[in-house]
Amino acid sequence: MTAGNGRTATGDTVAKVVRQWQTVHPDLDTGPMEIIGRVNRCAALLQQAEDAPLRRAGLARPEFDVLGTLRRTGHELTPSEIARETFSSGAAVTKRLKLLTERGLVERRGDARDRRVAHVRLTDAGRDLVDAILPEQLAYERAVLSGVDADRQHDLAALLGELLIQLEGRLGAPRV
Amino acid sequence: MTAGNGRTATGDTVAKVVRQWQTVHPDLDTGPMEIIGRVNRCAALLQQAEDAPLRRAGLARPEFDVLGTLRRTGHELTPSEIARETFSSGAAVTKRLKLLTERGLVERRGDARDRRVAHVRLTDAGRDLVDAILPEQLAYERAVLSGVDADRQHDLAALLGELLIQLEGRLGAPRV
DNA sequence: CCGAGATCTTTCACGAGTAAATTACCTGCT
DNA sequence: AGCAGGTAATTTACTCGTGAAAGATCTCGG
Repeated sequence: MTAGNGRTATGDTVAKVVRQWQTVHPDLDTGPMEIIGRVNRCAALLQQAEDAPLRRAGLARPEFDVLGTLRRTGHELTPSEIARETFSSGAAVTKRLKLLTERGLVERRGDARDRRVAHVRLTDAGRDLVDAILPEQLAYERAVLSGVDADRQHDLAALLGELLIQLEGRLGAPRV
Repeated sequence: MTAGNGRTATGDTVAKVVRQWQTVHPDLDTGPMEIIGRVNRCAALLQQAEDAPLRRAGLARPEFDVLGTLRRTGHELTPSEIARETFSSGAAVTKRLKLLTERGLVERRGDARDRRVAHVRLTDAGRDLVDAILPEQLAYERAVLSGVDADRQHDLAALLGELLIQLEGRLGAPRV
């Protein structure tokens, strides 16, 4: 079937899967797979292998996301705001903040008026860490993407943005 | 520019994040985020909300992937082959097969020559389930994507395919 | 002013995935 | 033959995320 050399002779993994489905169910419209399947596969590959600079700093991606969120907004955030911003559950944020606090990367402060809420901010060490890692991480990502030429990267980014808007409107805010 | 709906005033979530970073670090090349950030976000949204037809059948996506793999290849597979094909660890496959066997969706058979290996195949019920769910799942996915017009879907699929080839070559098989 | 209900955060119990160790088996070398 | 080393699958111990409930506090109507 295949050329027999190491790589898939024709296209990517998803293309092969689609071809198999076509053989079994020739009348199936497999169009969605070619997008959704590829998005999932890309994300899996990226998440699995792509965070080398982060791991070197002893951080997992979700933890770094918390730090990054604090850094890029530039001000204190409450745990709920962080949860919303990082798309994760409150419970997960609680755990991450505990960890990051123990490592001295973030600090918390109670609200004077409303004692239910906490305010979280980066420590100097936390800010320095983000500023040190982020360029490395971006350089790493740039290397990973370097096989796709600049024009296509641009097109891809634009199309993904369009898709994301649809998904966010459709799945992220189903209630209006 | 606004969709009139007032949610995200300009672009998607990732665009907002990138803009925040530009404010804090104007000289940072955030190009990679526009692709990788969006891929991750799309995958998260899709995985979170997109598998309604599967959940209706009491299956999670990874379990369905096992069934789908068996169905589309059309023949028996060993657990290792399934693991390779679904990009997951052997341990995960063991657990999923246990579950799927209990539900009567797959069967196992020992190899006559090599008693270490097992051969897994779909039962009739398993095959019927896949054949019933897959069209629903694809219809659902088509609906999710329907906000993007057909030409762009095609372009997007092609560009994602190109990216995936790069990632698979670079991350999937780093060593020859 | 008081209590019902809402809101913010944390705790708890659990499910699912992983890496590493384990078990069982095969193969090739001497 | 017999053992060294490799491979297939499973088991084990652990991590991390989630939903649901709890705990603490606020707000507002009567």
